[in-house]
Amino acid sequence: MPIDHLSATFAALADPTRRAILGRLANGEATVKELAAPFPMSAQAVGKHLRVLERAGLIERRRAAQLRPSRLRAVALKDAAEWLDTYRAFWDAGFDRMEQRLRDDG
Amino acid sequence: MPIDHLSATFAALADPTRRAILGRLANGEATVKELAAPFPMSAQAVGKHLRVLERAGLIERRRAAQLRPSRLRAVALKDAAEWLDTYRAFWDAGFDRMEQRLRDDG
DNA sequence: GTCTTATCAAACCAATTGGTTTCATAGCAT
DNA sequence: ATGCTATGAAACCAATTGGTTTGATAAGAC
Repeated sequence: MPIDHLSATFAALADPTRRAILGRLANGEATVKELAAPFPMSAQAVGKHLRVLERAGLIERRRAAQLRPSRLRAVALKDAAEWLDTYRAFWDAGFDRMEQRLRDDG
Repeated sequence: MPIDHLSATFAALADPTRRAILGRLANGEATVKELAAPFPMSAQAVGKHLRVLERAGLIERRRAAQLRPSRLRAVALKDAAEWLDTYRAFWDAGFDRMEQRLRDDG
C-alpha cells in the first residue's frame, strides 16, 4: 500500500467503478445502496470501493440512521491535478521533451 | 488489468518510482540503466516499470545499439488531466457538490 | 574471437486488489 | 417485540503487482 498521498489518489482513480462513483457524487450525497445500483456487483463490493476512496480523502461519510451517505471531497484531487499540470506545457505545445522546448525557445 | 485507457494511465501514475521516472524523462531520453541509478532496486525492476509506462502510452522506446532509450510521451497525460479538470470547478470555488454550486449560482 | 555491458524474459514470491459469500449489527417499520 | 433494510466485517479466492534471481541475447570493446 502506498503511503504517499499522491500515489493513494492516483490508485483510487485507477478504477472505472470508483471514477463513476465520484461522478455520481458530484450530484450530491448518496448511500451505498444508491451508489451500487448501476453496477453489476454487490453492495459490499461498492462498500470496499468507498473505503478506498475514503482513505484517499476523496469522499467523506456520515451517519444518518442506518444509512451511510458519502459525499465528494473534490479538494483531494487538487494535488493530482497540479502534478499533471507540470506536464501540461509539454503536450500543449506539442513537445514531449523539455530539451526540445528549451531549444526552440532559445 | 484495466482495459480502458484512463485506468491504465492513472494506475501507471500511482507509483512514486514511475512518477520519478517520468520526471527524469522530462529532461530528455534516458536508458534503463540511467533511469535505474537513483533507485534502490535492480535495473530489471525498473525495466518492468518502463513496460507499465509503455503500455499506458506514457513513454516510447527505441533501439540504439544495445541500449533502449525511453522518452516521454506527455500527450498521453492529456485525458487524465481533462478528467480531473471536470472537477476543478468544485474545489476552486470551495464547493464539493455540484448542487451547492448550482444553488449559489441561481 | 572473447569479454563485458545493457537489456529482456522467465520463474518465483509475498502482498495487494477486486470480487464473492456469510454473518453481525444498527435502526426503521409494523 | 419482530422483522426487514442498510451496512460493515471477515473469510475466502483468483488475478495482479512489485520486487527478486537466474539465464539468454545482442552489440560494442579489446
